[in-house]
Amino acid sequence: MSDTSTMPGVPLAAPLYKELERQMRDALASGEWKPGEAIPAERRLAERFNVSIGTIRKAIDELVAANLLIRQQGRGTFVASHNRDRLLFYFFHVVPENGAKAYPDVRLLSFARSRASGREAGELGLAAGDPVFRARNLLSLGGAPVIVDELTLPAVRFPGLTERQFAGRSSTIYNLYQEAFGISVVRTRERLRATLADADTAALLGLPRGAPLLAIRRVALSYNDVPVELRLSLVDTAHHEYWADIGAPG
Amino acid sequence: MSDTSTMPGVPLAAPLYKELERQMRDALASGEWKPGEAIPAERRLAERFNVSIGTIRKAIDELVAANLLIRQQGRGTFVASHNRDRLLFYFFHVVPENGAKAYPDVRLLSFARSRASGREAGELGLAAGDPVFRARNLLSLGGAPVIVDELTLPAVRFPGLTERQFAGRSSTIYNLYQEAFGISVVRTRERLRATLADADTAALLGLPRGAPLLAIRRVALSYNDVPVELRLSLVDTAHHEYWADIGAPG
DNA sequence: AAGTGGTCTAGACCACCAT
DNA sequence: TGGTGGTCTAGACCACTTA
Repeated sequence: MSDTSTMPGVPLAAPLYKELERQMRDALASGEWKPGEAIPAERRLAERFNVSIGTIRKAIDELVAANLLIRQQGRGTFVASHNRDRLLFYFFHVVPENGAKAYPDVRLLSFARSRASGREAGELGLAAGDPVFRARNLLSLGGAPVIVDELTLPAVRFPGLTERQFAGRSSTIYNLYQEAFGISVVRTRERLRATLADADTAALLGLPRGAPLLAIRRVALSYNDVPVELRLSLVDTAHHEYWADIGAPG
Repeated sequence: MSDTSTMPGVPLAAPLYKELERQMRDALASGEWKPGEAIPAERRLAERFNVSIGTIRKAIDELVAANLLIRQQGRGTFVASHNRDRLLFYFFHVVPENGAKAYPDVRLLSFARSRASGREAGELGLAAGDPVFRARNLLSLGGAPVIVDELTLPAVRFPGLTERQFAGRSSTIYNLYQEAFGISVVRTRERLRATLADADTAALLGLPRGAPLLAIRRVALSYNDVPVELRLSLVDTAHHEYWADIGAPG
């Protein structure tokens, strides 16, 4: 039953550029090529792999389209890394109505070691009961609290993570993942619902109990679609909106 | 102040393939190339424009990436058109929890000619008071009502649109736009919020008044980013979710 | 000036689809 | 069998950045 030799649409040999792409993805996943660093020049790669430069370019094209690499004419091709701007414009979709995007202020509410629920285990590729870290953050935009975040991190991937690290970081959380644990978030999956604020959340956001909130369940994925973080965001959308644009502006 | 000749990042002459892309976009926008039809073969286009085939392919690549064209090996390159699948998997983001995507049943609740509010005019590129059509739909998934849609269409773009057309159509609404009015929706912008059901909406969805609803404000855009439809969707997310995936699976 | 990515060419050959 | 898109090559030259 595992004979794929006659399956339509499944070529026996992948195109050369797909194979090169796979090898480059491995170089990224293994940490051989690190965030922010330049990868070898196209001419060098073409030499190393003994292929035409056009073929190398096609492989790189795919990784650029997937936002894993960034080309800069005259400078080189770089591994995408988490800086404030990337976070803001690529992963953060809550924006003030009639206003410009702003960086959220983050306050850590709680941090604890715990165990994965069945659902969490499924989403994180763990077994139920495996150790996880849980953190709770209050995010403010323009001075006012707007979002309550509940994060769940698989402990295996964040060995020795401490509350100090989490609270004391100067930049974004994804930046911490990247620099302290070598974990790059390259993609997210989000599921949205409307819900009502419970007493606790309402108090944090300065809302009456039962106020409508946008609930965002996010799974953050690293290279090879490995899940590295679960996040439940409860958003007060009285003065903010979630942006979703479908189809490239082109 | 309008001298752009020395602005950095704004080349005086666009690359050839960008110019070709622009011309092909025009062919799409003008209706010279119609949805579902094949465009001329790459070799023919290369001849017509007197460029190398690689340059033509690069231009087509861009339009394929923007979902305006679809390549099919051995058959040709086709103008993207609205069929049920495209609607479902590309533009429709409400899915049942733990279930497969399904086609919604649509029931027309009301249809009327009206005038654009200031906000609507701004979003549709009209003047306040310009004529619009308004329609209200009840969408059911798996037999149960889940979504109330309020549509606003600029009357100029839909000359002679009737309630009969709207109610009696056999396929999707975007299909009607395409076939009866030559309007292709190629992109959407959505803004999401949480809200509470008013009495009217609650009754339609079989919910108590004050139940939490997901409110989706959508602007549908045609070629050249021309807005052609506003839609407010009120979604009961008790058993459904809105899907937003950021970053291509690659 | 040296090194990088970006554009463009001209062609060979392959994989797939229709007939 | 003829036509289509898909892959790959080998090279020239351009645009941009850095030193």
